[in-house]
Parts: sequence; structure tokens; C-alpha cells
Amino acid sequence: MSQFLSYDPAKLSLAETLQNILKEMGASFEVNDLFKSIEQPPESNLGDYALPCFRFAKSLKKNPNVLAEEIKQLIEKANNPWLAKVELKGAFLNIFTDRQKITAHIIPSILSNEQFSILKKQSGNDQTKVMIEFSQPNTHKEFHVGHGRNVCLGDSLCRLFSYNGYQVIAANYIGDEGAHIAKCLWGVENFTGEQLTEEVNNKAEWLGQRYVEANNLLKDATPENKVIYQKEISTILKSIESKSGKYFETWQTTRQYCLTDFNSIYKWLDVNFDHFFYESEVSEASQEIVEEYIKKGLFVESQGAIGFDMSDKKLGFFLARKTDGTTLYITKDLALAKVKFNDFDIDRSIYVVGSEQNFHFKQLFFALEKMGFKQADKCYHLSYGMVVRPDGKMSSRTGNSFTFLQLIHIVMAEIATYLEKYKNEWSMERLEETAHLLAVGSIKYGMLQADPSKEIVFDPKEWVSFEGNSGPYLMYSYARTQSIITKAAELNLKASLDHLELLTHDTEKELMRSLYDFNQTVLYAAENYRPSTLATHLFYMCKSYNRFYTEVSVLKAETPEHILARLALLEAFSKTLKQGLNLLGITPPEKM
RNA sequence: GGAUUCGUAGCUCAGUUGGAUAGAGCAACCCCCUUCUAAGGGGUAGGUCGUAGGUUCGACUCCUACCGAAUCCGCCA
Repeated sequence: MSQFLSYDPAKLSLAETLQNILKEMGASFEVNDLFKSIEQPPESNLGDYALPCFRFAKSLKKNPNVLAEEIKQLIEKANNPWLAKVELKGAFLNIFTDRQKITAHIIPSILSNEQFSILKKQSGNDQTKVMIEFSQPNTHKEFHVGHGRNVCLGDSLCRLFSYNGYQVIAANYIGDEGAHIAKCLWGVENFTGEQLTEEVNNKAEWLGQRYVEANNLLKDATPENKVIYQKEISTILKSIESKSGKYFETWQTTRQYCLTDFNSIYKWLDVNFDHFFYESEVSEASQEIVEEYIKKGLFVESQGAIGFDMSDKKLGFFLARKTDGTTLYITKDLALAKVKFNDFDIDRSIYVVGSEQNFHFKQLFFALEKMGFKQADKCYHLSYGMVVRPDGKMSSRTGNSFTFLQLIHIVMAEIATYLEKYKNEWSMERLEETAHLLAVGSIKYGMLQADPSKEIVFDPKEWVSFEGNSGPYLMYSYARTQSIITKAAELNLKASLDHLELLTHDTEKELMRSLYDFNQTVLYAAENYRPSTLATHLFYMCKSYNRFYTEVSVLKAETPEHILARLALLEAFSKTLKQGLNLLGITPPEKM
């Protein structure tokens, strides 16, 4: 188990030394536990690690300040090769690592790529199969920026889990059935404008508009008309669900239009799925589940409908079948979960779904538990906040939303202006390629740098401002490394590990520390389902790099040895940044 | 009415699971391109961490109450 901590060998070694010291004193602590209680001082000049001694003082019944002094002396006596100096400040011990040893460890480890497989090899996660379900768009509706956030989050999560050694199945669950589609097709039937043909661009958007109109028509209808309309819609829904009749055919073609549109967005975003589930696939199974659990007595009749009374758990009533005999979204989720557990043999199931469905998942997971699924407690709902407009919420029902394609166009326009400086130098193809990479990186970073649980206020003006903490800033930092590396190659200069002891500048030490902490951050990001912590770390890493860039010169360094050592650091940074961006789903261009 | 989440600089947000003097980015003001890409770097200014209690060596972080916001609470997904 303590092997798993070897992504930070210095801290692990310190924890082991500490364990021996405390044992001598008569207190027994696990290495793991001690490892966790070693912190980072508030400022880097205070040291590399900090150890508050209060808890040890408590269990040894000693004065914390006195104990800290005792521990300090024993650490010094232990002669741990990773450690250089210990300073005492109240009950805090500030510990300085041996710079040379850290440098000699981290740079070669990164350059050989070993650093990037430590977690995969040593985490012991390789026997755990995780299914991450995300995106879940509804057909016959536009794909708006909120859906975009979901895709970016889910994709990054897949990459993070994979990096940490898990077997990952990226799953999509398409909502291709249900009342909203019946409404949409009803809207299509009542629509007199330009019809949907092969030539229409963004067919999902066209259908989404019909859906909005249908909703408005229903809302404004007289009570008598409303009854008629509802009946018509219900007829359409039944035709779709029974997979027969004229509406079934319309459903098939329009559904396919939407799937094609979605796939082109996934392709643009460089997001891949291992498996697609469809709501229409599980509707029959969901009916069977209702039957099965009526027999088992879990589901009961109530007000003409069927469901599961959870009011004693403050979860209200789980509605499984409507009075008209059709099932609901949540019923299909029961059937889908069963397929996931039984057919895919997964150990963990993660659902990336918006926070407005928190209650839905509480009901769902509780139902699964009571239905006897052992994996129910291995289900996790990664809830994320909505993307809202500065003037309020977005809703595809009212049409008050920003589509993802609109976002792409806004960002692309801004990037085109920036890339004009290469207009005469680059081919059209290269310009387009670079613009694409920059747009994807800008959007993904924007979606991921915020804590998932919080709302994102989507202000188009903010999103095209590419300064400071933004995707382009990180990609620009990467491009700056490539520029130097290319020039070095032209001069026949090769990074060398022979002079690493020359890396003593403040900015070099700061950058090194940031590289050293990379794996710790990635581990944390996956365990907490928070790509945002990785995004923040990468930002600080680039901040260090850009300071390094302005304060010291690589190619015009003091001595030839300095050039070679700095090239090694530069390459290590470049590789780490590229790996980190990859975990966010971002591929930086080599030049921008 | 109940449940969940949230409230940190003018704005947008970090804050390593309870640690030391609360940090960034925008916006404002002032510096730095004959020097590896200025989408960069440095600096100034900006704070009663929603409010009031509690828990302890120590609270932005945990507990309670209140104020405010968002979402959800049976025939939508």
C-alpha cells in the first residue's frame, strides 16, 4: 500500500522516518496517515514540506512546541538523504528537501516518460472497471452550451481515470424517445415554413425550433384545443414506442439526422465513446422491470399510476409507470443500470449529469438498492452546475439558450483575427488546423477550469478574451517551449542530464516543484471527480514557466552547460504540460 | 412548506479536506519588446471570507440559527 505513495518519494521517505521517530517515542502511526498529514507551507521560501506537530503532541501528551523541537533533532539525526534542512517555527516543522536529489529524480523520470505511468502501474486500480456515462443528449433538440460542459467534463474524467490505471468504458446514452420527441414531431406536422431536407444545415437545431414552437402552441391553446393537441401528441408517442406506423418512419429519419449532427460535434471536440446506449433500446425492458417488481410487491398502484413509495426516506414517490401505461425516463434508467451491471460487468458506475437531477439520482440509487443490486452503492452521480446566461437561465424548452455551435462560431471568429499574422506564411490547411486546436482548447479549458459543482456564467465577451487564466494562455506557453526546442535542434544542442546541479535560479526551483507535484494533482483530480484542480495546477505551472522564460535565457545562457541543463528542464516542463492538457482533452498546437 | 447546492476583492473564481501573514485572472493605474513568440513578465490599489453564535491549541473550511441565490420536490427529460 505504501508503494502507492511513491509518486512523491521524498514525502514518503519523510513519512517513514517520522514513523520510526514516533515509534521510539511510544506513538504508533501508519505511514499512510503520516503521509497525509505532511503539508505544504504557505510560502515556498518557508520550505518544501510542513509538519504541524499538534496531533502528535496530543497523543504523546506533550507540549507541542517542545515536541516539535525533539522531532526536529531526531529527523536531523536520521540523515534522510532526501532532506536537507529542518526549521522550527512554533509547533510547525518546516522541512527543506535536498534540491539536487529532487532534480536528479524528477527530470530524468519525466524525460523517460516513467513519471507518466507511475500511477497507472502502482495504483492497483487495473482490476477495477469503471463506466462513465456522459453527454446523454436528447435527439430532436439543439445541442446547447450546457451539453458542451457535460461532454468536456465526462471526457476529461475518462482520461483521468485511465491515467490512474482504471479500466474505463466511456458511455453515451441517447434520449431518442419520450414526450419531447412526440411534441417535436407534432410541431413538424403543424409547421408550414421551409421543410426539413437533406440540405438543411444543423438539422438538430431545426428540429429543436419545432419543439419550441410546439411548446408555445400548447401553452397558448384554448382549453378545448389543448385536449385535442395532447391526444394527437399521445398518438405520436405510442406510434414511436410501438415502433410502427407513419410516425415511426419520421422518427427514424429525424433521429438519424440528429445522431449525425451529434457525432460531428464529438468529432470536432475529439471526444470518443466506447459504447452508445439508446433510450429506445431499454423501454421494453423497463416495462418488464415494472411488472417484475409489482409481483415482488416493491412497486404499488397509486392514483392510477405505478411506483415506489419512498416518502419514509424523504424521497417522495418514485413514479415508474404513468396512467397511460408508458414508462418514464427514470424507469428506463433502472433498466439501463441493470444492463450496465449484468452485461458489462462493471465495478463502478459514474453518471455525469446536471445538478437539477440530484433528486432523480437519489431516487434511482435508492430504488436500485431496494431492488437488490449489490453495485448500487458503487454508483456515483457527478453533479455539475448549469451554464447560465448573464441574464438568467438557459432552457431549450423556451428557446432561451445558446447553442454549442454558436459558441464555436464566436470563438473561431476571434481566433481567426489572431491568426491573421500567419496569413501569408502558412498554408490554408495549417491555418485551419491551428484554429481548430485553439478553439477546442479554449472551450474545453473554459468549461473545465471551474469547479464542477458550481454554475458557469456564460458571457460570450468573456469567452473570447484570451488573456490570463485561459486555454490559450496554456497553449501559448506550450508553443513557446516548442519554439525554443526547435531552435535548439537547429543549433545541434541536446538536453543533457549531466549538469542539472546548475538549475539554481528561483524560477527554476519553482518550476521544478510544480513538475514534481503533477502526479499528486492528477490523483486528487480523479479521486474527487474534479478536473478543475488539474486545470488550476497547470495554470500555476505555466505561470512559473513564463517567469522563468522572462528571467533567464535558455539558448543564450551563461555557459554551454547551463544551456544543456535548462533545455532538460524546458523539455520536462513541455512534456508535463502536454500530458496535463491531454488529460483535459486538449491538444496544443506546436506554434501559434 | 420540505430537500439539495452555493455565498471569498468592483466582476469571475482558487484556497491541497481543520493549520502559519486568505491567493489568482479580468477591469483600473504604473513600468518592461535592437534580446529564445508581449495571447508574455513585473508593480500599485482593491477583503469584517453573507450575518450571529458554537466546537478547540487553531475555523474561509466542521456544527446550529438566521439572511440571500439557484435547482428539485408524481404523470417532462
